[in-house]
Amino acid sequence: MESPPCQVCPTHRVCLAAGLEHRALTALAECVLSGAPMSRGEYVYRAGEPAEHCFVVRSGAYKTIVESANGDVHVIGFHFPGELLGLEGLADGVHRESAVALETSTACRFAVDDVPELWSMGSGRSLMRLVGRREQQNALHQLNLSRTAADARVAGFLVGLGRRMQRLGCSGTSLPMPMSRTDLANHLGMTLECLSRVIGRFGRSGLIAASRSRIVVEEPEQLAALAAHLDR
Amino acid sequence: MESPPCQVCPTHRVCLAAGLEHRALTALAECVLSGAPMSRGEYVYRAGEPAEHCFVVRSGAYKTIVESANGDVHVIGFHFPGELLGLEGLADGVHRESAVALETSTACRFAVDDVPELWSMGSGRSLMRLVGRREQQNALHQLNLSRTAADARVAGFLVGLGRRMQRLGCSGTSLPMPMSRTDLANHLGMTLECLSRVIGRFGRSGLIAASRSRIVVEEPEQLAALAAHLDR
DNA sequence: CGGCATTTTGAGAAGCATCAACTATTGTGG
DNA sequence: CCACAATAGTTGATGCTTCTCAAAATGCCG
Repeated sequence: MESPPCQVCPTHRVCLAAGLEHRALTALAECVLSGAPMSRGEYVYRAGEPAEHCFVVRSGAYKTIVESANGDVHVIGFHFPGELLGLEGLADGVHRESAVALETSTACRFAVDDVPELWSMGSGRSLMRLVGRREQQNALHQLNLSRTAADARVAGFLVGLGRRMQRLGCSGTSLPMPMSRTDLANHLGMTLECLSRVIGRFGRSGLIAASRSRIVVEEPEQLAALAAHLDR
Repeated sequence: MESPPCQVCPTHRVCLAAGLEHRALTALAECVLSGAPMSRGEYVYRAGEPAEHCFVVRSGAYKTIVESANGDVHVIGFHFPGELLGLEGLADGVHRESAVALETSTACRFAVDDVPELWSMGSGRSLMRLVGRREQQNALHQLNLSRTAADARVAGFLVGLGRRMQRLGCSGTSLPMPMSRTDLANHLGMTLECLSRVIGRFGRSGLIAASRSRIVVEEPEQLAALAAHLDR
């Protein structure tokens, strides 16, 4: 059940443990439990379940989805290490989204009732930082979705993902793509075919080099330019 | 400078003061300051300013906007009484958006450093509820933006706004529209012309009755149906 | 009442969705 | 380890919706 402690976790610099000292990390472990590894397709939580915990991604990647009344699903977002999961459950104690592992992944969880204790342990700031980041990310994605040109939406997504990877200490140009093209197209508000064409076009013009599970950004500046003002 | 205290505030049932007793409300006032009324166009905060406070809308309405590198602006969201403002500043202590009053409005503010105290006063749950609501709203709007049909996006927005109004104890069918059509179109990821046509079409078919600053929903169910599965 | 900003309406063009067929990849069982 | 089946992704042609550009009309403020 227990994963390695925070001290040896590669994510501990960007999660709730950010800035804590060795001793404090041990104390934190009383509130924050790291879950067992989950494999692709497993659910962290499902829409409709009571929401007593929030989660921080420790390794791997997750997606969050909502299901409309008529049954079609929408991919709300992708979540990489150090990012929060399950905030929407805070509204009324019930999850309104579902969270699914995209690959073998782990997540740490803390009870919403323990938030005051997290604060007294010195993790309050980190928690707020994560909430703020989530909000910024939402804003960025909305901005992206509001652009009508498909090229701009894809470019914007890649630029944003690059920034998130850099914050993790990873390369901002060699981007992991653990999600399916179908999921990504859904998330970006376009059809699978359209996304495929855009990626193909980007590849042919040398902007990126795409494989199924990774996209290497060859021309970051050109991509950023596309993201910024291809539209209007 | 001081507005009337929480006890007489019509919003106190849905904001940080939710569920607090008379005496606790007085204590809350030490952390939460209500600002002077702002008139249309005034800024609560601007992108780039240090973010030491978060805000809760008390009356009126605000919009939040971001400005791209190339100068064009995007309307992130509209904020009505009881809704949080300024969360994005938590990420790194600097606001990344700007918040602007859409009409004569007031907002209460609390310092991010005072969050532990808010907790001890019994407002922790309310704060988390508001954060959760914000997250839900973001998800809903993303879902909306990802729909390709303009009709569905407008219908979805109206349905969502109706729910927010109901939570305030207001009518869910007579919706205030303090924002300009330009702002709304921008927020919904379409052109002004397209929005105008959609509203005109909805009006002609009897779904809604629109005036500049208010939209009355005549056929809530038909509108909801449009929002759900006009698309795919 | 007049001027200005906002909104509505119109015609044409570009882009994406849709439908359909084809290709590649993954995973499974022999 | 290979063959095959199922899934995932690519490519192509067509029609519809929205964007764009342009002009008129409405409402608002002084």
